[in-house]
Amino acid sequence: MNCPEHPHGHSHHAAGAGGRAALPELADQLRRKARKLTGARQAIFEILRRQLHPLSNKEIFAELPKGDCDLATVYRSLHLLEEMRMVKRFDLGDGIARYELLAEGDDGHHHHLVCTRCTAVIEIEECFPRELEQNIATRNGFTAITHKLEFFGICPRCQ
Amino acid sequence: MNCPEHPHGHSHHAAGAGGRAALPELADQLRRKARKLTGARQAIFEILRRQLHPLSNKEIFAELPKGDCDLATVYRSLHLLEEMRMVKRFDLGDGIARYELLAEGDDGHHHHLVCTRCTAVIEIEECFPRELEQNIATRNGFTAITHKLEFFGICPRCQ
DNA sequence: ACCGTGAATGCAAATCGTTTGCAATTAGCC
DNA sequence: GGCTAATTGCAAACGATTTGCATTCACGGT
Ligand SMILES: [Mn+2]
Ligand SMILES: [Mn+2]
Ligand SMILES: [Zn+2]
Ligand SMILES: [Zn+2]
Repeated sequence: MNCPEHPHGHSHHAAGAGGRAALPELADQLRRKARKLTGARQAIFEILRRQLHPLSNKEIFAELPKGDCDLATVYRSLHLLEEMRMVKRFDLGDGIARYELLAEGDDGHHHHLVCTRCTAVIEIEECFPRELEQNIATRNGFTAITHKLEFFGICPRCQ
Repeated sequence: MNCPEHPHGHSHHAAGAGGRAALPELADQLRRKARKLTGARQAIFEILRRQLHPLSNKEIFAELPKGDCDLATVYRSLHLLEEMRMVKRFDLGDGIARYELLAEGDDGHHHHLVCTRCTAVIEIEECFPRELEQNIATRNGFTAITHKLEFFGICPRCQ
């Protein structure tokens, strides 16, 4: 791990829910903002916790025990989780929002490799070189610079 | 210019329409595919030709002499131009398709720096390092790999 | 210049992901 | 248990984009 954007060096790609926040943290964060720990939120949280790759609202909704909650509630829950910095939103090129649960203190910045045939997703450690990015910022007088970066190709199974 | 994805080294960022295709080429390409050179297509083409930065369908539509053509026609024209590889589509982070006219033979691969406050756009020469990308492809057994990359920050005027 | 024909267009309706208004329900605190 | 703000379901609204269809048009051949 030498991605310049991950100075703390935690890998957010451990299998399963390794490193990801657990229920108690969700409860904490919610209480702190006077928000309620509802069944829907717990269920959504647990689904994200099991996932290694970003999930769309619809995918999360599909995982939910049917009738458990409305799709609109899924959207609202993810907005809340994002605002609480417990999930990070990604766009894997199709304009559909997808979310990944974050480990506490991790800003979640990272990238993906997506198969354009089967939509398989692979987590990527590499990041755009920090000093190149700094050049860009300096040369143009920009501050608070960051980037979105996703890779596309054809996976072994689809070739 | 040393972007690994631009081996021919033409700058597609020259001011004005420098390097960009001209009308006759549009006419050629169209004839070659038995498509018609209509007023709407010429007008749209000319608007893109004057532009240094990517334009959305709505922006193009707004530039068009009012009543000149329907918004649906703008969408259809850009699909056609894209299929003819005369424009390249970008997504600058807001999920809205934007298009830039290409120079002949240029695949148009490049990136932008976008101000998150005023949406100003700057053309960027840097590209994700080729050998890093190759590592990613090889390690995961992917072929035909490419990437989408856009930078975001706060421009000098907005700071 | 005139025709025939497939291509292109305007218009309105449809699509898709997402958001929102509102009345009914519920979690958290006393 | 009761109060109250937060949350939810539901349906309608949204904005970007696409599409069906009847009409119009560009252009190669006459
Ligand atoms: Mn990821
Ligand atoms: Mn550009
Ligand atoms: Zn990065
Ligand atoms: Zn690049």
